[in-house]
Parts: sequence; C-alpha cells; structure tokens
Amino acid sequence: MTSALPKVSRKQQKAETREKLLDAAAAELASGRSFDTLSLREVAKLAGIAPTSFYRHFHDMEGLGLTLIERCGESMRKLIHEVLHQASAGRSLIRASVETLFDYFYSNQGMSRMILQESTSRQPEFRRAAERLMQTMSSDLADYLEEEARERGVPLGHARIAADSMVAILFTTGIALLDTPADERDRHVETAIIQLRMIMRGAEAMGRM
Amino acid sequence: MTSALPKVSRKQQKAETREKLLDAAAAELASGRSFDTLSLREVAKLAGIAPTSFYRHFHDMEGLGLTLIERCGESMRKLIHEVLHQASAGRSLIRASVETLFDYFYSNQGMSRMILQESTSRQPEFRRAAERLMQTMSSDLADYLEEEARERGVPLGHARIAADSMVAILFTTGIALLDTPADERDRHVETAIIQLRMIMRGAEAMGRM
DNA sequence: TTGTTGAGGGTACAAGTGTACGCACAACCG
DNA sequence: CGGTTGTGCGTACACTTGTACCCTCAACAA
Repeated sequence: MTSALPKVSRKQQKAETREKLLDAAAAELASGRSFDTLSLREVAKLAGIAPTSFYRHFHDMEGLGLTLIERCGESMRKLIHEVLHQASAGRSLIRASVETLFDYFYSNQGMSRMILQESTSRQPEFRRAAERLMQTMSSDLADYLEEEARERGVPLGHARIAADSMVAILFTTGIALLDTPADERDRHVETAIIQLRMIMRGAEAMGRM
Repeated sequence: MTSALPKVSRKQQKAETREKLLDAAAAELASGRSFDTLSLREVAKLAGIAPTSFYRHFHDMEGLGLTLIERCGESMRKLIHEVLHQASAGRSLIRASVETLFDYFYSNQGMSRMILQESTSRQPEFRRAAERLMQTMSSDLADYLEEEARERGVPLGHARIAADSMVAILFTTGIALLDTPADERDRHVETAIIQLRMIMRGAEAMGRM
C-alpha cells in the first residue's frame, strides 16, 4: 500500500478558509453591523481561525473589504445585464430594473449598504472601488439607452449623463428603502419609477433641441 | 468692598467648553477623519478637557455628532434659502444653486461628507438626522419650484418628486466632487447642471400630460 | 525517501477604548 | 455669610485592538 492521497489539496484548503473569512464578514454585515466597526480579530473568530492566521489570506481588513465589494459588483452587473437584455421589448423596462435591483438590495442589505457607504468613505481604495462599481453600471445602462433610442429613432441627448443620474437615484432611494417600513415601501418604489421616467423624458427633450 | 463679580458666568463657561468639544470634532473631520473613527477620549483631549468631563456636555459621541449635523443643516438651509430668493429672476437659478452649494461643500468638506455618510449609517439616529436635513432642503426647493412655475404659467408635474431627485443629485455629485482633481472639477459642475436641467425638463414634460 | 514550504495556532505586548468613582473648588442661591 | 451645585480632574479597571514572534505539522517537490 502506498501512502494515502491527501484528503484535501493545500490550495483548496486555503481557498476554503479564505471563503470562511469572507462569509463571516458578509454575515456580520447582513446582521446590521457596519464594515468599519468590524475588527480583524472578530472576523477571524467568527471564521473559526486564530487572529494571526488572518494574515495568511488578507493583508488588511481593507483587503477583505475590497474583495467583498468587487464580488458584489460582479453579481450586480450580471443582474442588470440580464434585466436590460432579456426584458421583453415594449414592456416597462424602468419598472423591471427598479424592482429587480431593489430586490437585490433587499436580499443583500449588508453589502448594498456597505457599497453606498464606502462610496463616500475616506479610505481612497474603498471609495474608488465603490465608484468604479457605480460607473460601470451607469456605463452599461448608457450603452443600452443609446442603442434602444437608436432603434426607436428617438434622439437622446446626453445618454451617459442621464444614466449617471438614474444610477444615482437608484442607489440613494434603493438604500433608503431598506429602512422604510413595509407599508411605505411600494410608494417609494413608485416614486423612484417616476423619477427615472422624468429623467428619460428630460433626456429626450434635450435630444430634440 | 463687596466680593468681586465672577469673571465668567457658569452657564457661559459651560457653553464655551461645549463649543470647544464641537470645534475639536469638526476640525478633526475637516482634516480628513471620519466621524466614527473619532473616540470620545480623543475629542476630549483635543478640546483640552479630561475624558471624563466629556459627559458633562454630551451623553455620547452620538450626541455630539447629532448636534453637529443639526447645526450644519441649519446653515445649509439658510444658504439655499438665500440663493433661491435673492437670485435675480431670469438668471440661471440652477447654476447659482449648484455653484453656491458646491462651494459650501468644499469649504465644509468634513461636515458635508459626514452628513452624506451618515445618511446611510446603521445608527438610526444619525441616519434620521441626515435624512431629515435632505428632506427639508428638498421641501424648500419644491416650494420654490412650484411657486416659480405658477408665476411662469408652466404646469409642473410632481414638483416634490423632482425636487427629491435634484437634491439627491446635488448631494451625490457634490460629495464626489471633493475627491476630484481640480482640473476635472469644472466639467463635473457642468455635468451636474445638465442633470438638474434634465430633471426640470422632464418634470415640465410630465406636467403637460 | 527526505527536506522544504506554508497554513494555522498560541502567547505576549503596547496602545487605545469607554466609563465608574471620588475629590476639589469656583459659581451660585437663600 | 454658609450651604448647595455642578464643572472639571485624576485614578483605576476591564476590555478590545493590531500584530510581532515562534512553534507545529500536513502537504508538497525532488
């Protein structure tokens, strides 16, 4: 009999504990903590590893945070892409976007809050990461708006600027929604939809000038 | 000779050290710190008092923070009021608003950042205070827009909703501006102006429906 | 097989935190 | 005037924080 094969490869093992750290932080965010009150020791403990072992995976809490933001950004971008390109033409795209994005915010409260919060953070890395996320979304949206306007033969003025506004509205009202009692939530969603339509109309009006 | 009068009244003395605490915190914010990394001890030291004396003035750091937000809110509201009602009729109100507000943000970076940051905070008191501030501004703006539209005989749809959008844009792009290199700043200001005009046009278009 | 690598653990430390407790003394009130 | 009040100070305590240093031992390369 030769020596038994290793049960788990070293790489795999490391990846798993890294994941444990990320999960622990995300769970804490989800339960209402804010990222910058999270300590390295705390996260390590929740992940079930020694504080000093944290350094084998991230140089910092900042490093962990950036990874979280990046991941969240990817999934949000995918989501938006789906909504934009699978929505049956002619149906209310704005409504679909608002509702799916707000659903995402709602089921990922911790991460969503963190992203908006860090977009105004003093830690430059965080701020940049959050801003990059929003700009990517805005850019994707602008691409879509321009294409869609071309198809309809409607000139659209300042598509990118309009998209920026829309993303800003989506984020600010989306997060505010998380702290809104359930019975007011629908009203806020409808308000957001009106706001986005208003911006669209304005953009079209400026396109005709 | 009767006993000398007290040099400073007790009330006055207390008010002064309270002010020292507020100033110390504000100064620290202005120099780039974020509010929730400010410790009670630190602020007390900067104000030149013993840590335990802090409690004679505020129950908490939260208490101090709320006072700061409230004060900042008052001065911002005054500022907006002036801009709205003294602007020579016919001149670009939007441009004037954007420029004065952004100037304010720029000369009060610490406080401005704090307010936007706390509007997404997990500490309910802070969040509510920041939201109240923005809603007040939005409401003031909406009042003005409605009145102005009536004067011009232009129907304006959803003035309050439009004002909400405008305030959201003003704040998010205003704060983002603080981290923008000087040579890009003008471009961002122009962008913000376009965004606000776009919203106005949209609101007017929806008013005609 | 043997030697190397690297993830994880344990101990330890200096620094900083909020705050409870009691004291001093100037301003205040009757 | 004498007693009360309340601001401010100093000490002390029990934590928590990041991280430096060293050890162990399983997975790996040769």
